[in-house]
Amino acid sequence: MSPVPGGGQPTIVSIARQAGVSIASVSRVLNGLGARRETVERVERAASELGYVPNAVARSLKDGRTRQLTFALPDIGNPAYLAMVRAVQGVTKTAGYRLLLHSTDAVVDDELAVLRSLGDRTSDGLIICPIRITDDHIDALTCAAGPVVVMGSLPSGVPVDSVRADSVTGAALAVRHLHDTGCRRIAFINGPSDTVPGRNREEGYRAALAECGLVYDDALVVETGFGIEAGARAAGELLGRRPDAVFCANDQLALGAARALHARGLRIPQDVAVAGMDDSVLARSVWPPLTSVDLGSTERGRRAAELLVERLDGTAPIPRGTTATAPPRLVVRASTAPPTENTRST
Amino acid sequence: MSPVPGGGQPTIVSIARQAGVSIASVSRVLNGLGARRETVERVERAASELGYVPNAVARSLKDGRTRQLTFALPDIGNPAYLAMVRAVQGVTKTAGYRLLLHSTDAVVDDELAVLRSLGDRTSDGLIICPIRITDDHIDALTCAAGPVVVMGSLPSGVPVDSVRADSVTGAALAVRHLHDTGCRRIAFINGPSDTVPGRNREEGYRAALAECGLVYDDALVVETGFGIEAGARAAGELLGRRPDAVFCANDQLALGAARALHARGLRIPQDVAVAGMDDSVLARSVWPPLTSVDLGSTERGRRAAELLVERLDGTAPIPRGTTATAPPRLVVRASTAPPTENTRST
DNA sequence: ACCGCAGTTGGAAACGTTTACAGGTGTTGC
DNA sequence: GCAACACCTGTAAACGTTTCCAACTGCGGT
Repeated sequence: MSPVPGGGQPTIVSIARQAGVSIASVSRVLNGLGARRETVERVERAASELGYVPNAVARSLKDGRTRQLTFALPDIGNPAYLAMVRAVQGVTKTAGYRLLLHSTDAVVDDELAVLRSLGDRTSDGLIICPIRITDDHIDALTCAAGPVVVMGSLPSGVPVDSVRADSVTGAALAVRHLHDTGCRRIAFINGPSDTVPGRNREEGYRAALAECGLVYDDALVVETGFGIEAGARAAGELLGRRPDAVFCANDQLALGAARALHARGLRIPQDVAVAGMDDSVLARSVWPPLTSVDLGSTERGRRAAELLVERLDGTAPIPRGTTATAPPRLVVRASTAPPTENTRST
Repeated sequence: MSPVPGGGQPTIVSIARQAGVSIASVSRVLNGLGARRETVERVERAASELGYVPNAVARSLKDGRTRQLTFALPDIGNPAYLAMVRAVQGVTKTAGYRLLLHSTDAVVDDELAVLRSLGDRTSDGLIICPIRITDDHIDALTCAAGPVVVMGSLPSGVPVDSVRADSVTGAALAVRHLHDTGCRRIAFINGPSDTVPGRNREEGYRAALAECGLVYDDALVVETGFGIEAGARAAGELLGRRPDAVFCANDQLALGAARALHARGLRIPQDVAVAGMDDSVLARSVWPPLTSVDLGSTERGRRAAELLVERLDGTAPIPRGTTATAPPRLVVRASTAPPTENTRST
């Protein structure tokens, strides 16, 4: 911890000088390779006297790896990603990688830039959550300069690893549950249907309706944004249609819907049941706690990070284009299904 | 985008060969320094043919900066930090820095390790949110190998920049507000009082009580953890004391408390008012929306990042040990202050 | 006395950049 | 027609490591 004479940080050169050995010996000692007893002592003493810390940049340049991983996602500020970020960070940390976070703000060009920036060797690998997948994405992915794991669904044939949620099944789970608890007029508040999640959730909604013998009714479906305010507005519109349940494409929409219901004095779930998706921290926090579909954020984050790390540490070769799917899980809470009554009528 | 002959990534050497010029010329062209018309064209053509991306590691080694900043915080998964992370990320992104996120898990040794790791030159600067500040922290901070901004209060005299919240004043704001709306038995659910936030919030609570002419009553105060469950449990204990308001040291505690109240059929705020702190995304999401004290997370994140960037880009020299304080702001929502009754001032 | 060998060591090259410096060209002014 | 000069270019060093290779030491075996 003593101030360094030469001005800058101590390097192996300073140590070599102080210990009276060559830089090669310093490097060897510091890396635990063979050396004479005395050499080891001299070097270690010099290193600790000078407060030496190895320069990670130089090391990276030499051996071509930074031990950094990039996680690119649309918006760090969105609670829906919290669990995922935490899971990714947990894995990278224990695997000895640092985590670079990159907010793409859901801008396609920014996503592509991240993909290309793999070439600058700043990080050894990338996990990316594209909000939608264009042909440009596919191009950029296939010729990426390093390993990439995509969070989301890729057309088959693209030789890139991916981890996906099954939101079709997930949405269906929720709708079926609502039906099981007696709901028959199940409204649907969806996000933009030109996004992958939007499309899938709609598909699951339709499928479950059909399976339950309910008819799809345009008047009960609203497509809007993905935020709380959008949910509140949409619920307001829908209430004229007298739904007995509102299924929302994510928790934020569901919270907005719940607020609109509260504001009109409707009870949840007695008057209108509410269910969301993502099972974010929000679902557990509110009153009544929100029934939601856990799309496996934590598991997907973990799997994606593990996949990347395995590929990098490359012990067992993984086939390019490995895909993992996290099964959805319905988490029933008080916003649906009053435990006693269960055949309701409108 | 063509495959590279030599196997690896293209470098300025590949370009130089392909363009028939020296690597110096390549470097100059790529950095926009002077060169003959034809040279520029040849180099640029070669670069784009080969799909050249400059190696950031090599560049960092050369000029001693990585254009990376580290943000170390106790827990990425905590919604209270969301706004801050977003703000930091926003600033770093526009300033052209990448953001390294490091979760310390509130472990002191981990925090110290981060501080020391500044010496490895992995990032140019550090923003750190220590959960508490030990003498070891002070030592590590004063001899840190690069610029650091601390989120939180530092003993004066430590020559390190910091950005602090004024949670003493913030807590007082909330308590005074509760008093203004007619509450007289104001309970307090606090986090661990051996943390800086815990201590400060207690101080603010006491000060405001005194100012309002209320006496501090041990029986109305619970010290517990910082999570939702802790809040619910604490509120359960407190209800026997018949408070007419519960002031919580953060939003999570407040949500827990609100849940406990709901579960016992008590109305918010008619029977018991509830207020929290942090004004996290949670406060806006729940029903009833939660009165909370915005401690300026966004502003602190922004200020901290700006401070760091300014120091690094070093145009205007900033005195070491600069301190910024973000003023707290009371955000009144429906969980307090039934709109009819009032003698309010805030 | 010599060879081979294991154990250590130092010199030097390499990773991919940037940049100081010197050398080369062509142009201008006399 | 020649000096001075601007301009452009290439060589080489540097950043801080790791690692290949050759050299040196001391040793035991022949």
